[in-house]
Parts: sequence; C-alpha cells; structure tokens
Amino acid sequence: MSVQERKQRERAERERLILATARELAEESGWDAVTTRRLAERIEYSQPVLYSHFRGKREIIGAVALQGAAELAVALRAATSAADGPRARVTALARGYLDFATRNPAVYDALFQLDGGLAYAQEDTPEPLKDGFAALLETLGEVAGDGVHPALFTEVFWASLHGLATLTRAGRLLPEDAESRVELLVDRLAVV
Amino acid sequence: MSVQERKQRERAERERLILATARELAEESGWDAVTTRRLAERIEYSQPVLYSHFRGKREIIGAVALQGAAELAVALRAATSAADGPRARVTALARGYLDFATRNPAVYDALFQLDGGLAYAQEDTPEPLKDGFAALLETLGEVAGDGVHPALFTEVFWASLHGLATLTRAGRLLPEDAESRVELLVDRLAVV
DNA sequence: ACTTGATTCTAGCATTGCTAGACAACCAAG
DNA sequence: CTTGGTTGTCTAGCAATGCTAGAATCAAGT
Repeated sequence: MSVQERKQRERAERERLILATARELAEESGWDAVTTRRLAERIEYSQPVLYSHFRGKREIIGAVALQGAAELAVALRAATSAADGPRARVTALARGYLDFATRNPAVYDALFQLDGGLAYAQEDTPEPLKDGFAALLETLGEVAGDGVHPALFTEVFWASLHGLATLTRAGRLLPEDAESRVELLVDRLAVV
Repeated sequence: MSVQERKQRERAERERLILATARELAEESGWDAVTTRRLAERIEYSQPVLYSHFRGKREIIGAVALQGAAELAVALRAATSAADGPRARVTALARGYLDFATRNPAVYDALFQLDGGLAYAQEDTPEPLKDGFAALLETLGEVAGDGVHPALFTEVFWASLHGLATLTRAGRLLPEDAESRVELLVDRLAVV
C-alpha cells in the first residue's frame, strides 16, 4: 500500500506544481502566454502529462480560479475584520476587493473573465465560489437597507466593483480617481 | 481620374463587407470563430486581402468596436429622449445600455472586453468612443448630486452597468433578477 | 530474470494569425 | 494593338496553438 500512497502523494504534488506554475506564468505575461508547451517545459515534463491531470487548458484555468476564490474570501474577511462599524466595513471590503483584483490580475481573470468551465450562481457551484459570495454578503447584508433583499443588494454592489476593476485594468478608466470612485460608490449604495 | 475613384469606391465597399461579415460571424458564434480564414472565405477573397485593409485581427475588432460605440450612443440617446424627467431618463438609459449589451454581445465584447488596439480615456481616443461616454454623461450629469463631479459619477454608474452586463452574460448572475437590479442601482446612485 | 501494467515521451494532427513571393489583371504610352 | 510597368490578388508556407495516438520506458510482483 505504501508504494501507491507515495505515488499518489507525488501525483498530488505535481498537480500543485502545475497550478502554481500556470498561475506564475499567467501573472507574469497573461493567460495567453500560458501555453501547454511552455507550461510543460517549466514543470519539466512533457505536454501529455498535463492532460493526465486536467482535461485541458480550460480546466487548469478553472482550478486556478477556485484557488483564487478561496484567497479572495480570506482577503475580504481580513479586510473587513479590522474595520469598526458597518460603513467602515463596506469601505474596507470595496478597497480589499479592488486591491485583490489589482494585485492578482491573472487570478481575477480566471475567476471572472475567462471560461474555466465552472458553474456560477447554481446549485452545483463549487464551494469556494459560494464562499466568496458569502464573504461579500456578510458585510454587504448589513447595509442593504429596509425591504431590499441582501443577496440582490450584494449582487449589485459586487457588479459595480467588478465593473470598476475590469474597466480600470483594461485602460477604460484612469487609475488616478480610483479612490474617489470607491467613496462615491459606498456613499450612495450603502444604507448606513 | 474616374477609374481611380471607382477603385477607391470598390475598396471602401469591400472594407464595409469585411466588417459586416466579421460582425455577423462574431454574433453568430463568438469572436473565437472569427478566424482570418473563415472571414476570407465568407467574403470570397483570400486571406491576404484582409491584411491590405487592416493590420490584423485586432484592428478588425477595433473597427467593429468603433461602429458599436456609434450605435450605442444612438441607442442611448433614443432611449432617454422618450423619457420624462431626470429619474425616468436614468432608468431608460440603464435599460437601454443593458439591452444593447444583450442584443449585441459580440459588439459589446469588441468595445469593452477585447483588445481592439484602441485608446480609451485619453486625448487621442477616437471620436465615437468619446461620444459614447458623452451620451452617458448627458443623462447622468443631471443626477450626479451636489458637489459630485459629473464625469466621476458617470464613470461609476457606467462601471456598475458594465459589471451587470458582463457578469450576467458570463453566467455569473442569473438574468431573472436583472430588472430588480437595475431599479436598485438607479434608486441608490441617482440623486433626484 | 520476466512479465505485466502503469506512466511518460516522441511525434504528429488540425487549426490559428500572418507573410513572402509568384502570378495575373489592368492601364498608359508607343 | 502591342508592350511595359504598376497594382492587385492568390498560392503556399511559417511558426505557434491545443490536443492525442501509439511507441517506449520504467517499476512491481512473481
């Protein structure tokens, strides 16, 4: 048995290596640069090995997205926990979210821009994704306002953040006024 | 001279054909399906002809994006002109925007998701893009609220709409509650 | 030592964006 | 009409992509 166990361990280790390398490559030069050949070369295996772990490139993106969702949830909870009062928590949440998108553009792309073959907003949505949304909901639910469904409010707030994040990163919005935009958004949307 | 003029006309006509076909193909099966080979075949010319009109695929996307920007501006002005009062105009604007994104997903992608090699939010930004933003500003400037820069407010509102549009289309938000989200957004962001 | 079964690699397919160089069509001058 | 040159278009090909079939290799158990 121990032989098989060792093999399984090694296999799991290699899978981690693949994902870490894919992410590294993507953050370095974008997901377009993550070709199966380059990835295979970096992990010092041949291409077909990748396909023994993942169905294809899409599934690799999906796996990175799941990692990212978990990290995003952690980052959001860390950001809000330091703040006092609902209003301050929402501001911290917004800043934390945009910060995450700026600092991990490739992971953010995997999560919300690219096709990783994941199911969103459904029953079979993977746990990390649900938890990411839950992290948003925890803080935003407090400021949804009377008669407004917390989940609906969270969706709208999230969409706004997402819009700011993507438009800024795509050069459609200048980064200078990022902070003013966040303040305006929180001021208007959150009911305190 | 008339010979040259005819040739120029024919050339311009063919350029229109290329763009219309690219757009058609993109709306049919997404921009990934718009390959230079398929495009060339549809217009019944060989691939290199495309490169005598555009530097490459990116520039074709950019050209479609410019068309789209002009159409979006028209659509937004048409939507708002029928509404009475600032509040109704903003609602109409939001609906019109999301409608445009839903009805022309490929064009919307060319405009705001893909790289068409265009400059945004700068001096050398092409006129149609500036005008698209202007169309938003005309209606949103009215409801920015005291002490809030109209352009800043427009950016935030636009980002929210963009977030709703992209997340919905990518399956990250369910389309059922689209209308509720718009109402909530307008209610909170617009100062009437 | 040998066989068997899993694992990994080499080599290749079809498709992509893009381009060089051959070829043909056309127009102006003789 | 013929010729010469320009302009335009096409054929053929490159390197890179995602993915896969089948050969080669390695390790485990007898």
